[in-house]
Amino acid sequence: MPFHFNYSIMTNNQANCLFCNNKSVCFKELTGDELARITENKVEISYKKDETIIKQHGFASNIYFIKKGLVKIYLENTDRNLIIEIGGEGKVLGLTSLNHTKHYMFSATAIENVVLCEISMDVINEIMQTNQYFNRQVISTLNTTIEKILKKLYCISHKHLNGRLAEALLCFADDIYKSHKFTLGISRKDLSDITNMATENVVRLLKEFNEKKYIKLTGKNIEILNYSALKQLSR
Amino acid sequence: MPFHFNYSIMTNNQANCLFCNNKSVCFKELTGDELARITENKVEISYKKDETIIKQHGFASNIYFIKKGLVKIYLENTDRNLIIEIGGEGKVLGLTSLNHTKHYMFSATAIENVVLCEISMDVINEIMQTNQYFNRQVISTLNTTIEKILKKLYCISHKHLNGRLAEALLCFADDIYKSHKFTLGISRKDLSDITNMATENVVRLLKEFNEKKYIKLTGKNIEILNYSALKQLSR
DNA sequence: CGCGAGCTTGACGTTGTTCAACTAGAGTGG
DNA sequence: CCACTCTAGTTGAACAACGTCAAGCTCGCG
Repeated sequence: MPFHFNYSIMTNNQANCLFCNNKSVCFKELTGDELARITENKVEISYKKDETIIKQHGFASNIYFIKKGLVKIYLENTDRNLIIEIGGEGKVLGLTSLNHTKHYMFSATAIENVVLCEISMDVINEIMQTNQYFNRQVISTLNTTIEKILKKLYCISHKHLNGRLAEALLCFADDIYKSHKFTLGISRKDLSDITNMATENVVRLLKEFNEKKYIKLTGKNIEILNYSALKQLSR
Repeated sequence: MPFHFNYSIMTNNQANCLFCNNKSVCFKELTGDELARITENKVEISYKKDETIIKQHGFASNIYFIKKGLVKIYLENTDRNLIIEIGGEGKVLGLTSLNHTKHYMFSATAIENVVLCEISMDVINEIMQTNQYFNRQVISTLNTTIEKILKKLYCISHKHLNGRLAEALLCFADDIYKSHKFTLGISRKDLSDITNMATENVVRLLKEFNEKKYIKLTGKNIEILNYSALKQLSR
């Protein structure tokens, strides 16, 4: 009975948002009714590594709330990509298309297995009509985004290669993996798209950091040995 | 009677926002009451060229609505600045600090004589409590800002010097001065802060564009002669 | 075992910055 | 009104940073 089987998956995907205990700060203050509306208009989906979640220039019909896993958010181009941010648990994607353009400004791809909630943009618009607090949270989130992008802009325009790579490594340790020892889920090419340098230079600099004992490098495993030296470089 | 004289200036500065006919899109849908509240909590100020309007990291106590003139909006740093945008009539400064941080993210300086309305952040916050439409306009404005910054990020990370300068010149012609012939209000140094290159390279490239008849250059006067060649370069 | 993708290495060329010197023009004081 | 100074603009040459190219390597996989 394939139909019944599918239906069972659907109900599972419709888990009530009211009882979800990893809500984004955006959704914290929604009323029971509003959460019910979202529950009706969302699906929970799993993406495997390398699957595309959002495609730049595509119609912005949904927003995405990441429950688990990491995604890369990037600007696409014929010759080269630029990764703006690695987003993890709690990150909401797509708010930047609210009330502005009907299209997504960037692409997003899973860099490990990801579980997320896809929420219809229509419901979000609906809730924005009535819930002030939600609006303010959206504004706050957008301004956090602006600050991050400005930091990125500053980093790429002012820092040399070693500073940019050092900053990226510290970001992985502090914000993404929250440990001085981590296994990088991305390729050297992705690292070069984050730091905006040639892949060869990523390799060379990682090697140099390793030789200088700033990090311990074993393939994709990285351990930060000299945090302050990297911090210094990133200035 | 100096006191009386000052008072007269004050009343002049308190011109009723209701009758202001160059409102930003943000303020278009405010009620009469709300405009009255703004009228009570705003001052109209004139800035001369090179005067600082907003200082990065300063307390974000006000937002600024530009009625006339051009400002440069830039990230400051000990060694070097990066101009994010040249803002003109209708531009609102300071929204990026709403509900997020108590500080301004950037500096802003007049690059010609500027007339603007300084509006207390408190009133803006107050209006955001009650007027949905205003909130949505703020969100829309913030998303426009994000799109601009992403474009800038892309430009600086992917394009060579000539492409970046060509883009800047086209931006002046199309968006800022709205004419193929204009007198640049900024220095070569400012141009280098816009395009993120050494001032010497701005000079060299302007000279090159002039020799190739892409532009006609006479000091600060620039005329775009070969629009499509510049457009091509900026890719 | 052989294939291919991602990774690594070194040599080389290009791009863009830095430095130093010079010029033009605007403002200042005698 | 003229010398003086100061700043912005300009030029060329040396240099550093970075990207490109070509080749070799490694490891997982069919």
